[in-house]
This record gives sequence, C-alpha cells and structure tokens, in this order.
Amino acid sequence: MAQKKNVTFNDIAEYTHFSKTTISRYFNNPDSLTLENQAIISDALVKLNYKENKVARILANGKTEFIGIIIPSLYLHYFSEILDRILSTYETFGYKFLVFVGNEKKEVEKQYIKELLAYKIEGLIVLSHTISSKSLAALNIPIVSIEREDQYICSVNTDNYMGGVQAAGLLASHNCDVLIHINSPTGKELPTYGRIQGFLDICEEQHLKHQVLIRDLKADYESTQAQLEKIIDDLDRDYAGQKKGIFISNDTHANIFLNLLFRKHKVFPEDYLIVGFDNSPISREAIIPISTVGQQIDKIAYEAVNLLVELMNERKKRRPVPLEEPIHKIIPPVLMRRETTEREERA
Amino acid sequence: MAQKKNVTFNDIAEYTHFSKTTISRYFNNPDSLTLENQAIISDALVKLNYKENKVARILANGKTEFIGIIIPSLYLHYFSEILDRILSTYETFGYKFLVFVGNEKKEVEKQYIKELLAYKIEGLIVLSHTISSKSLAALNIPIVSIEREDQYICSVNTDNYMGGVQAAGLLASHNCDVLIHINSPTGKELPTYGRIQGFLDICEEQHLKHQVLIRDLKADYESTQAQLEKIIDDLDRDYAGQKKGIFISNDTHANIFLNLLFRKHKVFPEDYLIVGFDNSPISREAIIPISTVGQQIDKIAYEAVNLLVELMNERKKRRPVPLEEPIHKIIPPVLMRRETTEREERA
DNA sequence: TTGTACGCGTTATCAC
DNA sequence: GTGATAACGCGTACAA
Repeated sequence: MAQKKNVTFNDIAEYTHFSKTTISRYFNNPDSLTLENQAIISDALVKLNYKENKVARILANGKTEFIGIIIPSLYLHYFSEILDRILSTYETFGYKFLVFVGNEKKEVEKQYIKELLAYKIEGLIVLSHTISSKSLAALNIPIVSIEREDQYICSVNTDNYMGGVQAAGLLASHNCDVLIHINSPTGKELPTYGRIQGFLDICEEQHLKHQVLIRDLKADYESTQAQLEKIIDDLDRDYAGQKKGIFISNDTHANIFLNLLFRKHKVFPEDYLIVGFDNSPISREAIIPISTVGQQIDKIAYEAVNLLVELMNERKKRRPVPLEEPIHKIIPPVLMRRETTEREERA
Repeated sequence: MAQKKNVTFNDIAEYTHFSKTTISRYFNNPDSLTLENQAIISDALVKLNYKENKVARILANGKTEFIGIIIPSLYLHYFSEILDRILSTYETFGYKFLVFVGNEKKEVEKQYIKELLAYKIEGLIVLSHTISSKSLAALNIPIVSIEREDQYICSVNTDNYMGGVQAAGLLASHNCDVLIHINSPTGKELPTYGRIQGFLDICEEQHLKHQVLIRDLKADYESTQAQLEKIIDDLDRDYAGQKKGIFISNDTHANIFLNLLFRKHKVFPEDYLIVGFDNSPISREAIIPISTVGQQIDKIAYEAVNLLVELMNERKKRRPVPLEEPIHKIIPPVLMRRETTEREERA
C-alpha cells in the first residue's frame, strides 16, 4: 500500500496505447474521439484510478479558475452572509475562492495580495478598505469591490442613498418631532456615506428637525454600550416629550440601542421609533422586531461575481477591450417595517 | 503598454548573466550566493518587475500550501467566527485556504472535495457533516474535523460534556426546582451529544427533576419561534410557581427564548434562569445578558490548524509514520455567568 | 559558489 | 481522428 505516484496522462497513454495528446483531448474535446476510444480511455481511468491535476493544467493553459477575496472580518453578520453568498456561486460559475480576512492590517493585506497574484488568481473581490482603489487598480487584474471606496475600480453596492431616504421617510411618515441618525465616522468617498446624505436630504426637503450623531462604535462592546447609553440620556433630556425617530447605521447597534432603551425605561418608550440597517437576523429576533433597511445580500454577491466573471472573460479574449470607466452597480435596499416603527394596536 | 509576458527566471538569468539555477537559489537558499550577487539579482528583480509564480513552483516541488475548508454555512455566528480564526492563522502558518460552503448538499460537497484534491491541497478542515468520517479517511490526506462525527479522522472539539455539566451545575447551584434542556435532534455519535449527556449525568447524580426537550430548531425563524413559544406555555403550565433552569443549545436560540419570555410576561420572570451555549456576541448584547457556556473558538481554530500542520509535515517526511489512531483534541469550555442566572440585587 | 540537464503533468501547435 | 514535440516556470540532482 505504498504511496504510489500519481497516475498521469503518460500512464494512461501507455496503458491504452494512445498518445498523451489523445488523453488530453478526451478531457477537453471528447467529441473528437470515436466513441469506442472514449470508452477505452474511460475504462482505463477507472482501472488506474486517475485523479486530475489542475496545477499542471494551470501551468499549461494559464487558467486557474481562482478568485481571491479580501474581507475585513467575519464578525459582523453582514460580512459573513456576503461571503456565504459569494462562495455559494461556485455552483453557478465554477470559480474557486482563496479567502483572506484583513483585520484592518494594511501590511498584511498587501502580503495577501502578493500571494494571490503569485497563485495567478484571475480576479479579486475586495470588501476591506485599507488599500486605496487607485492602488488596487494598478494591480491590473479584474477587481470588483463591495461597499468600500471604489473610484478607480468596479463595484457593487447597495443604494445607500436610497436607504437613508427610506429610513428618514419612514420615520417622517410617523410624524416624528425630531429625526436622529447615529453612525460611525464615515468619509464622503465611502458608499455608506450615502445613508447620511439621503437622511439629510429628506430632513431638509421636508423641513424636519434633525441631528446626526457621529460616534466611533466600531470598538469593543463596552465602549459601544457606554456611548449609546450616553446618547439615550442626552436624547431623553434634550427632546423630552418629543417623538424621536432614530436611524442607526446597522442592526447590531440598533439592537443594542433598543435593549439599552428598554432596560432604562422598563419598556420600549412610546416616544421612540427605531430603524436599523442590513436586515440581519438580529433585527427580527430582537426583543421588539426592529424596522430596518434591508440589503439584498444575495443579489449583491451574485452581481459582484457575475460582473467579475464578465471582466475576466473579456480579459481572456484575443483583443481585450479595457474598460473606459469602472462599472458601478447599485442594488436597491428593501425597507422592512417592523414593530419599532409600526406599533401594535394598543389596548 | 501591451500585456507583456510574465518575467521568468530565464529573463532574470539572461539579464544578470547567471543561470536559472542561481536565480532559483536566490529565492530558496540565498546564503549560498555571495552578497554582491544577491544584490545584483535583487536589483534585477526590481528592474524587470518580477512577480513570483507559485503555480510553477507547485508543479516542480509538489507543495501547494493549500488547505481546503468545507463549512456548512456562515449564518450561525459560531461558524463564521471559527472560519475567521482559521483564516487568520495565515499569519502564523502561511497556509492559504480554499473555502467552500456546503449548505448540507452531499453531492455538492463531494464535488468540492474532488476539486480540492485536483488542486493538490495538502490538508482538509471539515466542519460540515454530510460525509461520513469513514469516507473522509479514505481520501488519504491529512484531515481535521471540528464539531462533527469524527470516528475515523482527527478532530478538535469543545468539551461538550463538560459544557453540559457546567450548565446544569450552574442552574443546580441556584436551587432550581426543575432543569430543562432544549436541543435539536442530535445523534449520539456527534460531539454535541455530550452536552445532553453532561446535563443528564449531573441531574441524575444530584437527583434533580429534569426534562430534555428535543425540537427541530434548525429551520426558519418562524417555526423556531412557534416551537419555543409552545415550550414556554408548557413550562409555565407544568411548572407554575417552580424555579425553572433552562439550558438551551445555542445563544441564538437562547436569545429568542429570552425575548419570547420577556414579551409574554413583560419582564424576565423571576422563576426562570437561562444558560445558552457558544458565548456569541448576542449573548451579552441581549436584553438581559445571557449566561452561556463559552466555546474558546480562537483555541479551537488554532489547534485545528496546528494539528493539521503537524499531520502535513509528517506526511512530507521520507518515511512518514501513519497514525495508529485518530487524534482527538478537546478544548474546555468557559462558563460565562451573566444576568440570566445571576440576578442583580433587587431594590 | 555556480551551471547543466531534466522532471513536474498538462495543453497547444503542427503535422499526418 | 490521432500523434510527436514543444512549451508553461520552477526545483533539484549532479557535476564542475
């Protein structure tokens, strides 16, 4: 039972008295063989227990069928769901994925990219944001980004602006006295900035009292909790007796906010309405199901891979036509109305 | 600006008037060159803008540095965190990961495995459970499983039995009148069965009234919610006035259970204690921070990769010694006591 | 310390 | 329809 060397086309060729070329053709262009000969080779494969070797194939024809993915982390449900959906496109497109988590470390991510290039990936999907789109574009391989700065590269993003509009519009339609948007520090170049802009535009258009609270909520749970508690105290004081419409940057934070509110007041106060973002599972599993601007993650993931596949196919043509401008696809969000805005009938 | 062909060792050799071999040595055994010559080659690499090609290296020396991962899905936080930690070991071990999500489809997973073998992965980490450990062992490559049936393959698992003991012990120490364990249908061959066994053993050892409720909670949210609501109604009726200690199979379900309880009774009833499993973020972000049996996911992931690396290294030796028996590593859980068991002082 | 020659397993290009 | 031969880019005896 020694570790026999792998069976190769040579072995099959010897066994069947064909040439290596014919064996290769059996796999890549079987119609060019007679049915009898196909059967002969087919039998030989079983007899010899042949296993294909894609590494050799890559070296010979250059097609790795690898896509690289760099994602910031998998702790936020949004990211893990995106990754899940991307990986699942294997069944549709057949591409294999080399996955790296960046953890916000620029040097490590550069190392990742170097590795990915060394393995001759055909395309790259980037969700992390430590490396500028300009640097990425310079890599000169097909790239699609998701929800990050994307000036020089193709991308697929949620229509964040519409999300902000939907959230503010929903709160406005419930006649809130003041609209509050809570978000982390966000550069204007990022797609998520659209949420803020959409919120602001609706507020100004409808002459609504409003406030945008920028807090660093990306750190540990304790500090996030402390900051949200502070916000609640401020709101309770500044807008006492007024109907407050809260739009929070993601469902995880919306849930924490809701629970803090609940714990402070022993109930979900009548004068609060909450809208989150993402439609993560937690939004409907919360103590009060949270209204949220849902991202269509399955579509985002599919469109990202689909776009990347198109770019990669173009690249394989004899005379590839490079893009004049990066393509930016926009996926509309879907507003989910739940109890944090649509109160149940009161007795 | 045409797509120049890739720069190879040949090009560098010509440019520097060395041989290919010397260039190869520069990368693999630089000490065997003089410092001057190293500098010459180093300069040439920059001038020619050389990019390494690992595919060719693989074909030549057989070392892909690929590890395959098959994971059921990324929807449960436990899985995405495990994957995050595994991928992050790149910085320690340097192995690259080809990741597939199984979605419980046996045929698809078999296809994955075929692909992984074709790409000459050096080892495999399996979290999905559609394929028996016997079949996996027959692949004859280093394999480590996590939290699945593992009779014929190496594995790293949480000490589920101790987890069950800790949970039941904690509830018992608070003098519950009855202990309830809620879990999904679980075969005795699965590591998670230990949670049930540990729970039962403690209950019997301490002569505690107890009940194990097996419900299929893996389906959609609505049915999970409906089943848990039913359980709450039953418990409220059957054990009215008695102190009920609830041990639930994971934090996601524990959180849903807690919220349903809260919504029904308007408060977290005095006669309920809850312990979850996993120490997922939701457990501390819940309306009442949930006590839970924490899995040390970072350790599990590290030990899994570490064990796999050892197996792979052994395999590379001239005369590999195959394992007599699969190695099963056990990682102790860490009990997190939070408010669902340790009530705050009441006024 | 450096070079020569060959092998890794497949595909591509021409012939026939 | 089939075969011989040369790539693909790197590692590695073995020799010098």
